[in-house]
Amino acid sequence: MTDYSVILSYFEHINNALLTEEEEAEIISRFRKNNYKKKTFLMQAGETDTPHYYVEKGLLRMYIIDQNGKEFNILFARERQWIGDLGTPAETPYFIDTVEDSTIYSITEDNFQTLNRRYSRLAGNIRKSYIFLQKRFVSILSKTAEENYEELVRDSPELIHRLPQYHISSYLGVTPVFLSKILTKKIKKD
Amino acid sequence: MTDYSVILSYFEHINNALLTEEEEAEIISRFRKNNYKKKTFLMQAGETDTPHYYVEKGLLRMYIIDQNGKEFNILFARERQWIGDLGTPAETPYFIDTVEDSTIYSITEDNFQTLNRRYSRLAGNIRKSYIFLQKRFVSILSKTAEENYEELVRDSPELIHRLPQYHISSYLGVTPVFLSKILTKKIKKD
DNA sequence: TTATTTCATTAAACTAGTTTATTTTTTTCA
DNA sequence: TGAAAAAAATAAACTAGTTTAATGAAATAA
Repeated sequence: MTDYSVILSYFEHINNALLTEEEEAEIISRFRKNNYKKKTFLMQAGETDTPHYYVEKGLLRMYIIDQNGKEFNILFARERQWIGDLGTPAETPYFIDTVEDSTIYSITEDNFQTLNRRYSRLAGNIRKSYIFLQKRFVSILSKTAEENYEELVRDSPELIHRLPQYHISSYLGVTPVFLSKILTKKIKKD
Repeated sequence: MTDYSVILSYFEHINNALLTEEEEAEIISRFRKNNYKKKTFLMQAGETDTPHYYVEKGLLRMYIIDQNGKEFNILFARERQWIGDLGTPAETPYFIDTVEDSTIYSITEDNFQTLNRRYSRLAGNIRKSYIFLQKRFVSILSKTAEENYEELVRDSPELIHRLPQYHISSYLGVTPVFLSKILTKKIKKD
């Protein structure tokens, strides 16, 4: 039998109280849980009615592919984080795939809205996402790639170790070649 | 007596129904309405517990000032649009001021949350803001300044006429000098 | 274990965008 | 209206970041 304890403890957390058995059953019924191998697609540009994802274990990335075929990483999600296209159910321009072997809960927009009515603090995570993205946007706009790399090391050191370098460069908005330059320069400094 | 019809009609819109007299009275009691001259500060970095703003008339901009004293425009708000730091009540890193003479409704975070419980579609605007910011982020990351300028002309032609050129360049993440180059190049093309 | 593929480094030529300074045009306001 | 201030244009030297290509190092799989 599938173990839903991780998602249930998330809802207990936002509910600020223990859940009844019925509440637990309802939550479980609205989520699906799956295991994915590394580099598996969960979502692809062009799909409609895409779900929201919550990570129990592993690491996901959301990205676009531009006119020239170049990938840009928008967002990563690790343990206990949400990811998905908030534009759902409209056609999505984003891809999501696994960077590591992962255990993922998914929930449709309809089910998400239903739970949102009962657990209103669920919407707080959208506001938090907005604040996070705005910070990131300001950084990319106003700082050099080197400063942005240092900020990432400071704020999310574990990501640095779990991601290949070319995913980090794409997240910072520069080429792998340029990130490599930054890194060798930093090593020489020390 | 102050005319609150614009904010009331916004709530009627998200409520999908006419408002009772009591509902109208409650909404009015939670907002303040003010007129501001061009180039007036509404909000400054360092302030806490900053309000949300809704524009009846005029044009606002939200921006940061970086370590080097350079301004970066994050967002504009024109008629019938919201603007504010969603990180409130925490200390804000942003400035908001008027670009034109403006008529503005403001509401505290507490009052916003209260109305949010009764008018749950109010939160939908945060989600919309997120989607808008994400699109903008992707554009800045993956496109050239020239492409971003053309996108702005296409999506918000009226902004081009209401904003001085140096505010547009700051919104696109480039210097006024470079935007000027882009524009003269475009004129020569035609 | 070795062969193959994927990833990171280095180098060199290039380009998008910056900086600083000067001039011209437009706006403001007394 | 005319003087002063603010905004836009132009030019030239510069720099952050790209592109392409070649080489070396790790990871993966057979």
